[in-house]
Amino acid sequence: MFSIGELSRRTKVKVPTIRYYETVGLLTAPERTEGNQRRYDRAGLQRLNFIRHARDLGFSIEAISSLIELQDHPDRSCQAATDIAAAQLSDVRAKIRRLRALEKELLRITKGCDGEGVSEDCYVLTSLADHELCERQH
Amino acid sequence: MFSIGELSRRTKVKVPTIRYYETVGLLTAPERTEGNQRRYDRAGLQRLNFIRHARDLGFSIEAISSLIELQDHPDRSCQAATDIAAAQLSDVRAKIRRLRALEKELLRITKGCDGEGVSEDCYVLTSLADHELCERQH
DNA sequence: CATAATGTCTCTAGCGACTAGAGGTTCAAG
DNA sequence: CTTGAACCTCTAGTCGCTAGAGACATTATG
Repeated sequence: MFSIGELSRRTKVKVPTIRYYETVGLLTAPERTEGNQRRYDRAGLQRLNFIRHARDLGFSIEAISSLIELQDHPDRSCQAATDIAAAQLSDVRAKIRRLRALEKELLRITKGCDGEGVSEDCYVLTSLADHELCERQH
Repeated sequence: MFSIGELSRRTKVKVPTIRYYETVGLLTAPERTEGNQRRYDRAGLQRLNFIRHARDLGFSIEAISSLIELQDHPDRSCQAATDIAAAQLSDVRAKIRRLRALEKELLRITKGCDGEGVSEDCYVLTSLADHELCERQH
């Protein structure tokens, strides 16, 4: 049995964040001391580690809720869980694609137009002002 | 002179967003009709296009504010503007790096452990529960 | 055993960048 | 002149926390 601060140290999840997870239903309310302080056990620790890992991988709170529910109902859980993870993967890939387009455009803007001499006006500003200067993307 | 709806159509920026930009100081308050409705001119249109383009590239409102200020003070503006754009570029690159690590991990999780037979428990869930199963990253 | 320091409690508000809705007014077309 | 679409302001909600106030609990030290 350990306090919220101890749980925080062990999981690297900040104390207010732990309380937040409880309010949104990701963590079930733990036991309390007589003085109304939260006391956690090994199960609580494991659950929070699971949540933290999933958050680190960018899963939304909602997705994590679904995954936790699946843990409690092992029948059919694997396919459903894989679906959620696959959705997350395709989400991540979409973000990567978009960011790569941005990277390309920003690189072009910051380098000026092929380095062919310095233009009169600031190339960054004129590029942003005139969308026609972009290459297709974004 | 055109209305906020017309400006919205021409820039593809939603009406409430235009008003929001005004409240946060990105757009200067335009003229009004006698009946208190906003009327924009070509300058307003250009400014909003600039903002939209910069937002599309992921610049924060704050960064865009700085860029707009630089437009009005052409001395030294180019270096400062390039700095902002370069910061944005490195930000984008950092995000890409992180997302690529996530992509790798998610791919591993959704595919199961090298496809070597189907494990008893759901691999997605056990992977998330046990951080030790990860490869170094994230 | 008293006190002090640290930890914890609840509650509210703030972040960024919008989005949605209520309830009321104005404009442009017919 | 009437209708209906577009406009106005204001407040509150989104996501996933984070920060702060003010009060109570626990633990370490003298």
